[in-house]
Amino acid sequence: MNQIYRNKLIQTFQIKEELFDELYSLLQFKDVLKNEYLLKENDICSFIGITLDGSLRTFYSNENGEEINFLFHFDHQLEDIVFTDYDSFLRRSTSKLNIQALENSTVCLISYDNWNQLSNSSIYWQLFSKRMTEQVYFFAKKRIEDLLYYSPENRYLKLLKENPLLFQKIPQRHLASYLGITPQSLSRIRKRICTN
Amino acid sequence: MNQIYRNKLIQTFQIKEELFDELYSLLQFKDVLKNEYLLKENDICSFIGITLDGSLRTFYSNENGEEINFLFHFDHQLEDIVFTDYDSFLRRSTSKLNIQALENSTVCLISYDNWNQLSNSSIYWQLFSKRMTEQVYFFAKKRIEDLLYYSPENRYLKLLKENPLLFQKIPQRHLASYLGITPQSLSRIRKRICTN
DNA sequence: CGTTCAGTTGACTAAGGTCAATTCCCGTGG
DNA sequence: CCACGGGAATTGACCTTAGTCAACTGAACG
Repeated sequence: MNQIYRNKLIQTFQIKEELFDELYSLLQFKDVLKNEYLLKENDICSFIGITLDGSLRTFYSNENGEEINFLFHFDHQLEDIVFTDYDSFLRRSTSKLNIQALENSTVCLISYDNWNQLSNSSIYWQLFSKRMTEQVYFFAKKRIEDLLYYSPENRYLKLLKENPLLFQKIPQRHLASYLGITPQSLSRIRKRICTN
Repeated sequence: MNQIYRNKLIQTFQIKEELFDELYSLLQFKDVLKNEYLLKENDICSFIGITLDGSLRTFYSNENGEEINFLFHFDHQLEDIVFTDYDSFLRRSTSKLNIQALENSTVCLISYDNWNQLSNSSIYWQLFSKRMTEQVYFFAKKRIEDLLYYSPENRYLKLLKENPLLFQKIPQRHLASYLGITPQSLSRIRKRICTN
């Protein structure tokens, strides 16, 4: 594993240097091609993944075959560099989510068994896993607030301000469903804002 | 503490009987009056609360003084019997949430210090606290799905089906903001559905 | 050069927001 | 027992905005 990835992991998760190897030995590194799936709905998610390079998305698809993006994952963004269906992972239930690479990417995975082994190996890693759950929750709560609090237009403006990189990396049609609107509406909102 | 509350706690949290007293000794019981606040925004939430009797709500208020209900808590509903601003509680940050009794209620609280003491006292309680975080997350994720996936009307129908008791206990104006709409819209949706 | 797909635009519809008036319900006090 | 007050819910009129369906544009790629 190259030094850059090593540092990224240590920094992202704020792991003590001297303990890092305990985690490292349990990781599986993987290159994935654009459009390749790491999880398909109805499967059980048996890993927690970390984006090292490239970008991925987590999405639902509804009965009409429409896709609703839940999260994007890429290397610049600490809070959602991690991808998994945490629900499916923890409860061993079938997932309604898909995880797909948006471009050729490099990731590492930790399997369910390895994760449990690690979590149970010491107080340190147990706290680590608890902190992970908390992070995932904080981000989820923030999304609820946004969806309840703001109109589509304001959600767009807010996202643009908080995470401008998304608009460079992610096709607009994906961002639309992330914001809870149609691509056409997003296009119109953008137009409305430009001309004001 | 009466036996009913004891059983409720044990059942809700699936605590081993023989360990229950460890938790019990750290709980503070409290009667709250209708409209009384247990948390006001800008304070730090320093407790996790459990509804034993009655009902409460957790809500934001925005710059226009409008209130946006985030959660309701009452004795019949396992998944949200617990009330806290978990974010504020864990991070020791000021809260944007308010927690208020909707009627005269009985609750018990566990303080931040006691919670940490408990969590650190054994693997059992540490796992317990992790499971608590997970529960809170699962519920949050479900709300995101609902908000992204369904129209206001479908959200209403879904809530009615999944949690009809809410419509008996909670005034409609509160449910409206929980669903992300205005009270007028909720009223119209109800009318639309009845007449179809 | 043609195919493909993302993004934009147009025309129209549907649904929720807003503001205001009205009705309903419930409790209190005369 | 009835009259009144106040808050909740409903309704009406109107506006704004997002959804829908379809056509068009433009850039990327083979």
